[in-house]
Amino acid sequence: MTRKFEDVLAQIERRIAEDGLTVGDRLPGERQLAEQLRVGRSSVREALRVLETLGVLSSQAGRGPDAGAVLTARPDSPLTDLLRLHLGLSNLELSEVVDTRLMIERWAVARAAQAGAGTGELAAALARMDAADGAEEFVEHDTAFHCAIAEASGNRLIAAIMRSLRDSMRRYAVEAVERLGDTAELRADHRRILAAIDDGDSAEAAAAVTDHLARAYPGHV
Amino acid sequence: MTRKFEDVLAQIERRIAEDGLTVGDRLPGERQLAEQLRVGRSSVREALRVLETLGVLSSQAGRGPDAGAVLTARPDSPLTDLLRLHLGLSNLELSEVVDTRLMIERWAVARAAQAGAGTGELAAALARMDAADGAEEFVEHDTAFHCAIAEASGNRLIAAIMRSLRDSMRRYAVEAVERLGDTAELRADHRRILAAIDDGDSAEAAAAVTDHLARAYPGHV
DNA sequence: ACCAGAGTATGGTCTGACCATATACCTGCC
DNA sequence: GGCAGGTATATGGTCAGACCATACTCTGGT
Repeated sequence: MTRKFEDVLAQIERRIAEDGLTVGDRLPGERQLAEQLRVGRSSVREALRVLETLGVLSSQAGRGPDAGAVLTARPDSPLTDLLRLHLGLSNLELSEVVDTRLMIERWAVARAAQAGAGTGELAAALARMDAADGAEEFVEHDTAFHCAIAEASGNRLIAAIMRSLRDSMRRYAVEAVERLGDTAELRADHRRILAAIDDGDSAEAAAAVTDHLARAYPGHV
Repeated sequence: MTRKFEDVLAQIERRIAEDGLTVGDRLPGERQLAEQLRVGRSSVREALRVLETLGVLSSQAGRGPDAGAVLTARPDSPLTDLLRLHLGLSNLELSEVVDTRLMIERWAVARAAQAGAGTGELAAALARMDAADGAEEFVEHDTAFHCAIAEASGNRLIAAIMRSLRDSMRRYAVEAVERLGDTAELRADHRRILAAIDDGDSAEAAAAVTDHLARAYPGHV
């Protein structure tokens, strides 16, 4: 027995595909959808909640062009929620997350080196790390640095996964920095990575990232 | 203004963490949860729907030990849904998905070669591909082959991402095989990959995978 | 022309009811 | 005593209707 809201979900998805709806377009109101699909409003709401959870729409109350269910593109929050929950339930080990991060980062930094782009943002994040006061603040800019590398690869899927990985590891990253005590070596690593990207030397960039993560998460790699 | 169901969501998550709940454990019934948290049943239901969407629980009607909301570990379906929807909305390009797949597969095959495990399953999938009749059937076993490599890497997160990537690309994979016409070269590629894993030669394995995907998706890599 | 207040469409929430399903329990027969 | 079948019950699934909060839109007065 398929539940009604799954049916509604499928119909909405079909509609998106057939009508070629895209980001920014609006869905009919909940009451209207319920009437069209011959279901109760609660079933429609559960379907919309699923779509919202998956980051494809966002609901706004009120009236006017911005109100209602609007299609969006937020793949980050579902990925982050997914990782956080499955880590919490011990369906995943932290080492698997760290491993995945290493894989992505090596790949992304090599791509970034080939493209030779976005080094301005990287340098800015680096400067903020130098000025950071405390582990939390350091990790914040460290995250920005590493995510900027993923963005620079030009692959939005990889960048989204990277952001979510970092988000879900945030707590452990802060602990790792506190355990190290001094961030000088980490900052030196970052400079080495940035230099390699600037030189377009993808092999050196990948090696630099590998060394960096081995230092930050000893035993995991 | 945070919505009630988000509040409920946070409380349930907190409860999971504090009580150390894990896969197989049950949550209280919807009515009971609603009463405990002082909200309507619909708010509870929306929260549970979100958790179900994220692959963390599954609901069963009826009575007895298996009924109610049971914690589970299904990270695949949310990832698949996520990719499918965002591809459908053109938030992602197919080339980004293919790229990501190449990254994962190169990494996983190198790991598998180092571990030298799971080759039995790979050989079985290979045999089924030889016997396959039609592109659809071929792709099915091809997917099994490539996913088995990811499983063999020992990283569940990577394996889950791989399965979802393949699922969401399924349609395009069938098209690609039909376009090629003959699967002999693809099957030879697979044998080369398997041989490299058996030899524990991770560099050759990664090269074999790269060549293979370049053949299957020309222009994308 | 502008501003304030009423009107209204929208999502958010609650209540109570009923249905479907699957187990637990009880009853009666052997 | 044990087993078969029916009944009670707990659980999720669905609906209808009501009400609230919000934010735009329109109207009317100045």
